[in-house]
Amino acid sequence: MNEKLISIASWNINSIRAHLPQLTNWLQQKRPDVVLLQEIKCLELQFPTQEIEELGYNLRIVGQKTYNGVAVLSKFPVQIEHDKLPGLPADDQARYLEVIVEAQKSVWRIANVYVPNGNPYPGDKFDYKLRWLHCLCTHAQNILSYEEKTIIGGDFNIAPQDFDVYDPAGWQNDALCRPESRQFYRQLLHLGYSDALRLLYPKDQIYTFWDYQGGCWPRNAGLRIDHLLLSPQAADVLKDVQVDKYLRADDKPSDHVAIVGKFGDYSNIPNITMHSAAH
DNA sequence: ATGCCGGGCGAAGCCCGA
Repeated sequence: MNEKLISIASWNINSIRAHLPQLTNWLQQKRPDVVLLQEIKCLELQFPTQEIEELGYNLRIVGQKTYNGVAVLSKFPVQIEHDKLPGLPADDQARYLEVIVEAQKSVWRIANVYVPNGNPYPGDKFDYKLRWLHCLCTHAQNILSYEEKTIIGGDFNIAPQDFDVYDPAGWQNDALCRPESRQFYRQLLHLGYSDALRLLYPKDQIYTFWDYQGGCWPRNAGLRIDHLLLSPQAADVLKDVQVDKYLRADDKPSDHVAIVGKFGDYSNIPNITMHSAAH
């Protein structure tokens, strides 16, 4: 049978105005149903709304001048649940946007996160990152109890394991690799979220970010810091994950590439035989 | 220890990112 899949992607675009051609080309080629963007680096009124809407997307934007900023593009009806991270009401940085997407057959809760970078370690920025992650874990636990198809996706600014880093020794005191940061990532997994990429590719070295500096891209000096975390109900219908590495070779690329998850309507487990005394 | 590269801002050079 040919099941229609829903595709849900995340991409740190590193300024939507600077990288709009790369984004629109990709949208036209891949036609993802839902896209989580981070680092749009603009106010809502500066967002290229018309160009995106013309491609068939509904838009929800949490903007900020110059820095940060997140947006959700959706081919399906979408409504905002939270435009700030619950627990951090005074946060003046645009880093969180949680929406409900009503797809044809299923409803999805999708949280778009741009976790603070946290460098340098130690320092105030690192402390802010840990506070932010603490609140994210608390909220992630709350929404898990809804037992919905939920995705927490975005730029986590955490490389979960040394294997996700081209030079672990050189990065061991970076905020992206510090044990304190990684502990919060594991906490999300322990709550019951699954790392979508690792569900399907448990042993492959796959990066999502290559710094512009130092020839990182040509020598494949990358990190895996962009993730899709899935509630059990979402993980159960995960069909495919792709990291669009080719994007990093474009002219004028973002320094991140997109990660795309594809989901079906039915569990991946074709048959569950229950032990029963009834026969 | 710092810069590398690249974007924003704004019109030079600094702040920020990862």
